[in-house]
Amino acid sequence: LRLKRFTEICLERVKNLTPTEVREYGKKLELPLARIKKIMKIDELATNQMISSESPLILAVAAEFLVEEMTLRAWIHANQHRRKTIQKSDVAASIAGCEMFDFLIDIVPRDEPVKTRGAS
Amino acid sequence: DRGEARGAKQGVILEQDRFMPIANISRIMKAALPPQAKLSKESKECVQECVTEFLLFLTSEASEKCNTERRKTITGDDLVFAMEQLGFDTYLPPIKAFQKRFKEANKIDRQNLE
Amino acid sequence: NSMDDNNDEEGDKTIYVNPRQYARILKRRQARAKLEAEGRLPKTRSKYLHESRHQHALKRVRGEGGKFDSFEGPSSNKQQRRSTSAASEQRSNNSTPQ
DNA sequence: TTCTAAGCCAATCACCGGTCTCTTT
DNA sequence: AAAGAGACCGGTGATTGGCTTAGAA
Repeated sequence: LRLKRFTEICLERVKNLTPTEVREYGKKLELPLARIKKIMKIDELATNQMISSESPLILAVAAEFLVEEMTLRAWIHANQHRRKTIQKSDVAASIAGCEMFDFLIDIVPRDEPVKTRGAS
Repeated sequence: DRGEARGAKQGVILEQDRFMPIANISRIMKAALPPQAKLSKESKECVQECVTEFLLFLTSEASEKCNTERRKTITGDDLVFAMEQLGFDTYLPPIKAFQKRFKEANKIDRQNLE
Repeated sequence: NSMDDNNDEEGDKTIYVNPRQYARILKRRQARAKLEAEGRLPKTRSKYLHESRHQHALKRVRGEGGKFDSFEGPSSNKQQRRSTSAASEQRSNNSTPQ
């Protein structure tokens, strides 16, 4: 399974966009911008600040990437255990296996003992 | 007493306001997977919570920087900068590209309206 | 660059995290703790989010396999309108059932 | 093997996005 | 002058559970 191709694919999805197509891409985003803004407002400081209209858009795109990458890594872990259903433990493993996901350390309980053996 | 009433009292934050819709999360996950893959309910809820933390993680970073620089609006540039600071380097090229095109599009239909 | 992944003083596991995220992780942890202290975060998930949608799901026509189906059953039987005279108005408040 | 739990349907209604006015930067 | 907050509104897709059986155990 080709895994690190992921980042390149993300780039390809955005790099050739005419200004007209940006609107379409904005519409195609899965995550509702209104709720992203609402979640931002949970932050203590941000509640008293204003939020530019592009901020939720940026976060929507970024969050979509995050979910895709996390899911893909989780799927790899599920496959290593010969499973076709992604479990929470797979998501936890994908988080543990990537330094970029360290910020989720409190969100997902780290009780997975499975150590990733050194791949070739 | 303005300092107290400002940030203190708000109600309980309910699930609809703390998480992205589960169906949307599920769809994004499915799209990234081969069709024979299945998703447990727990895994979906887990990713759902991860997304919220991700949003607040970046927002917190950007928000604090705005505060110290005495600006009162969190801009897209602030969030991009936060992503750089926090090590989300791989997302940056597509994000920056998107932001650039978005600004151009805004510029264009601003001119068209005049 | 090291941190224990447990905020209690029990402190045994210290693990190393991304140094670029370390400071922010700590601040976010504080923010969540404060939010929790103010009692703003439900700690358990409810079975459903909206009472009205829950009731709607229960009332919907189902096919043989338990799936939702279109308004009327395909085979025998005529449609029978059940005008639910459920008089009582549910407060649309969200109680956590579980 | 046993038996838990994910996918499957689509109708209502809470919520999203668009628009307006008013406030802030 | 430019841009966001907040209120309002109308259209719409997320929410939702019982049965089957894939598949976790």
